[in-house]
Amino acid sequence: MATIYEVSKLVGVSVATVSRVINGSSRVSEKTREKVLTAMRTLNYRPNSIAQSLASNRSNSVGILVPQVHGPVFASMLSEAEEELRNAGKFTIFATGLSDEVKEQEAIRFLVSRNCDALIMHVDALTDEFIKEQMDDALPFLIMNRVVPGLEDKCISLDNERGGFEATRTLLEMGHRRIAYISGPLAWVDASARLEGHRRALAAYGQEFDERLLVESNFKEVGGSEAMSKLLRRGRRRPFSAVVCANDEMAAGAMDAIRARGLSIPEDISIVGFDNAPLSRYLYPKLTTVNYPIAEMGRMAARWVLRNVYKDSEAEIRHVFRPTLVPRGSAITAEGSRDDAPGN
Amino acid sequence: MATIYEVSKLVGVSVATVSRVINGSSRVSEKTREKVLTAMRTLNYRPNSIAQSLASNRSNSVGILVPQVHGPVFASMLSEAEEELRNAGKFTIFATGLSDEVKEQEAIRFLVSRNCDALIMHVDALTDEFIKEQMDDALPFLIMNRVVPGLEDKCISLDNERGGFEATRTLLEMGHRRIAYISGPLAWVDASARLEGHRRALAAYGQEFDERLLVESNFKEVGGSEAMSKLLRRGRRRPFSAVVCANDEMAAGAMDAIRARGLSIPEDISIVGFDNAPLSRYLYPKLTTVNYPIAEMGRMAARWVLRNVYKDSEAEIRHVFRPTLVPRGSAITAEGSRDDAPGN
DNA sequence: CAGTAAGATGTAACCGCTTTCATTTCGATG
DNA sequence: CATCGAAATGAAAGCGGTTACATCTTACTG
Repeated sequence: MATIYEVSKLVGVSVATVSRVINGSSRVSEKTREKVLTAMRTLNYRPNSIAQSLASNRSNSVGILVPQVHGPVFASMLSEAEEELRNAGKFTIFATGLSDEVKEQEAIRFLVSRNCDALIMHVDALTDEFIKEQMDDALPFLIMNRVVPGLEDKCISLDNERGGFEATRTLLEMGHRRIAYISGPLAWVDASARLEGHRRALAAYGQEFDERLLVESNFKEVGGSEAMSKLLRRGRRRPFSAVVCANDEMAAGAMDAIRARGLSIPEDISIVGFDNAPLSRYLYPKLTTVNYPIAEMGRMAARWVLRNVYKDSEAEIRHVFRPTLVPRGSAITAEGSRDDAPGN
Repeated sequence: MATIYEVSKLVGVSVATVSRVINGSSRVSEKTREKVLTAMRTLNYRPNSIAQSLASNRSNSVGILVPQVHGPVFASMLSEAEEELRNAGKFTIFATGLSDEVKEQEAIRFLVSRNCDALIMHVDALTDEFIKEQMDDALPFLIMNRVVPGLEDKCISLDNERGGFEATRTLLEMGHRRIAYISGPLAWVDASARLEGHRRALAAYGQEFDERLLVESNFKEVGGSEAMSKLLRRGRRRPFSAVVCANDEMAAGAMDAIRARGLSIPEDISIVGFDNAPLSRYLYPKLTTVNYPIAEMGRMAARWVLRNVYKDSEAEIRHVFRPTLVPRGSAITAEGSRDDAPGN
């Protein structure tokens, strides 16, 4: 690979001048610029970005830490962010943290040791304290899908409470009154916020929240299935005509359980999910769910970095995103449903 | 961040010695090694990997190029490879090529400019010629899911022909005789190899291949749906009792189309997919499909790099992976099905 | 046309580490 | 105790850029 020296020699200027045309950092006469560009082309020269990084103390790379890559949520976030960054000439280095505290810390250290200019982190296991204390000095960072008190301007998140509200409100507007809720682990902020929204919606429509219609589960398919079985077993007469699941995976499991019981969706039970994951379109019937604009959020994260770290963008940064309902086939009006039909 | 100089000063040795203990590259007396390690700890020193890269002409990072991140296939590949590499202390930089020739070339240049030590590429749009001519000298690289003639030892792929064979064989063993086939774009090697396997299976069971039972589609859900509609329209009496789809997404679409016609799965039509994508488990009924061991393949790619580039592994490299059938609910024996019932 | 400031270019130090080669240390040997 | 070779260590030259500062050109100005 050609170096900057060879270019400078070929043109007959100093390396500094070549460097200047590479970076546009300072004025170079049009004539020499042209000559340099030509030389670069004929030598097929490409700056060694490692050397650039070392000299400029800028790696031009941003680290992204996600719990895992599979899972539609992370994949979209990752790819959108990467594209935005690459368009700006930045590299994306990624690592997975597996929702494990030690691994997340390790991954951070790993990315830091690569001199990332910034970190975009989706961390589940790290405590607020760790983030506030350990991270603050190291390098610019952004937290995804989470609000760390005191660090709001470094967080990009979804208004989960509103999402929960919307999900339940939709069912209420459809005439449903007894609405079950399958929650994620309530220790997680997003899960509890979604439930909070659910409760607010019930209250807004004058419905009392019924503890017996709530099951706390684990955001997983099997968990959703078990939760639904539990709900269906709680009494001969099914005391609800609709259910909200705090994510689509659990909704998928719940649908299995409902069918296993001989009931149909949506005639016997309407169901609303959360996330609008790809799988929601493959379920049968297609799942009515709450859209999680994760792609946009990934893009926004990239813009935040571009703007705040590289001063490369004027983009307005939005920190809290708004979930919206995606109506599909799994929820219908209460009139159209066979409410209170005996369970299997 | 502390530098190697501060460490060397603190211990009272030269930077060369510190470097030696960092890399274990040459002998250092046990006593000094201990002292150096202690000093590194007290200064919380971490080698600047950028500087290491520049000096050693090794970036310790490998580039991975995938068409896109979403899509279960790429996500799994990516994350498995990343994990394997990270465990070996290597960084993973990724970029997406979007199955576009220009973008793929750009992405390669992008990764090369970052001095990746190796490239793992899943490229759709690049021609064999480009790969053979342009890439060969640049840096070590590995091609995923594709066999470039003459470069077999740099390719990791699935035995698609065998997969197609297995899918069809399964249905044949179940007693099906008239088996439709919805293919991917036959210009793509994997699509045509799968079809080839299908034909071989038919031949092996003494069945004639019927051109009218083949539709070429595009690997997408909507395409699968359209293809199935077309097949169902080809005559009053449905001339097939089962269908093989060259990937799961098309199978999902096909299932929709079958149901739209008022037929049921698997009673009226058995269906087998290909890939074992996550969605296949969410379909109803759950899809019988051919497993694509993509995670393993990603891991293997990482091992190839570790072994061939970093001389860091003794792992045996497998270049061609074997697909296996995953029986689920969407295919049943022909006896149990209502073969040749009139279409809707 | 001398004077001057802005513009263009060059010089060289430096970024933090690796690595070659030279030098020193050390234990074993005769 | 001098000798010798192996082991341990150090000195210094890069790796390929960036950038502060110095210097040289210009184009104006009066």
